[in-house]
Amino acid sequence: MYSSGTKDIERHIVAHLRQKRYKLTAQRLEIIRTLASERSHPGAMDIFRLVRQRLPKVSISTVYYTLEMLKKEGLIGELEFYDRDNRYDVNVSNHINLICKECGKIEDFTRELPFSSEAIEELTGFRPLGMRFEYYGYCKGCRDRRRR
Amino acid sequence: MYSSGTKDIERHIVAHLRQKRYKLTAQRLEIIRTLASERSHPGAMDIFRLVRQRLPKVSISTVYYTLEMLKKEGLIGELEFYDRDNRYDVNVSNHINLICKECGKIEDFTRELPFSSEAIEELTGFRPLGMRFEYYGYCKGCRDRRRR
DNA sequence: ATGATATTCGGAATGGTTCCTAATTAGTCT
DNA sequence: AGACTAATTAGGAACCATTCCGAATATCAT
Repeated sequence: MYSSGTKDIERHIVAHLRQKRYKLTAQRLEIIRTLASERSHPGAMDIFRLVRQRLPKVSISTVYYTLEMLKKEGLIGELEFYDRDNRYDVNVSNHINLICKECGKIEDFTRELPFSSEAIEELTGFRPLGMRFEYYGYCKGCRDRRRR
Repeated sequence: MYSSGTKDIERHIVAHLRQKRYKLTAQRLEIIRTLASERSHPGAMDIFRLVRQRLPKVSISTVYYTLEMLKKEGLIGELEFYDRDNRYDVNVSNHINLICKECGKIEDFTRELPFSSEAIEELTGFRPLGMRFEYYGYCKGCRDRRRR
């Protein structure tokens, strides 16, 4: 699945869009390629800058429009922040994100999660549809740099 | 602790501030009272509106300034959202928030959590300092309303 | 090739939060 | 009680990533 390579992810997304009769524009294909190869949870502006290297006339609106569409199709996940850029990820599985307060890097920590949606609903009546688990702290690199 | 009443929380916060030599203004005391009694994770604007009922001249800047100070003192927690008001909570323990997509209500779900900070650091080298666990879905009320 | 419709682009608008400055006030000291 | 001083307040401007808008363009089905 997500251990698969860049090309596989790209193909998977493109196939999905083709099947749903979305138009495969040059902008769209570049955005998808960028998402598939950048596993660092890029923000819209990161994607914009990367795509612009190949398509100098692309607009940031197009990036947002495409990300919104991919999100609606369930092909990417969005991590929303109020005080920094939102970040995007082709890993749409449930997992914990480890977010570095120093360098902003986001790592995935994929493990069995504590409470199933069913357990939550049984206990509280609340019906979970999505989740977001995050730890904030220092990544290995920044931790070691601070320690010195 | 957090099963304690409104008055206890209020007293606890005020005592902490007095000890740290913060000025106990009327605005500040009202904001604290509001936070202690509103357990619904109010936003800055909610607090502003409530406080203004008693202090009609209070400004929203003051609310933000005070919330920031209380946060720095570790007396309240802040839940930040990019697409809605940030929300504040006198419950500063680690817990899962259940956030209703329909009515915006936020409930606490306080249980043993899956991975300790120590376990995370051992496994990944990432040093967690804070966390944020959320489920998004429908609260009991909204779930039942939709079901009908 | 044509037509219908989705997509793109650029710029304007949005809105919760932060920033700025001058005026005010709580707490302290005498 | 009065004066001092540093923190706090009020009000408004600024911020800025994201969303919205309308007109131009390009994709795909036919």
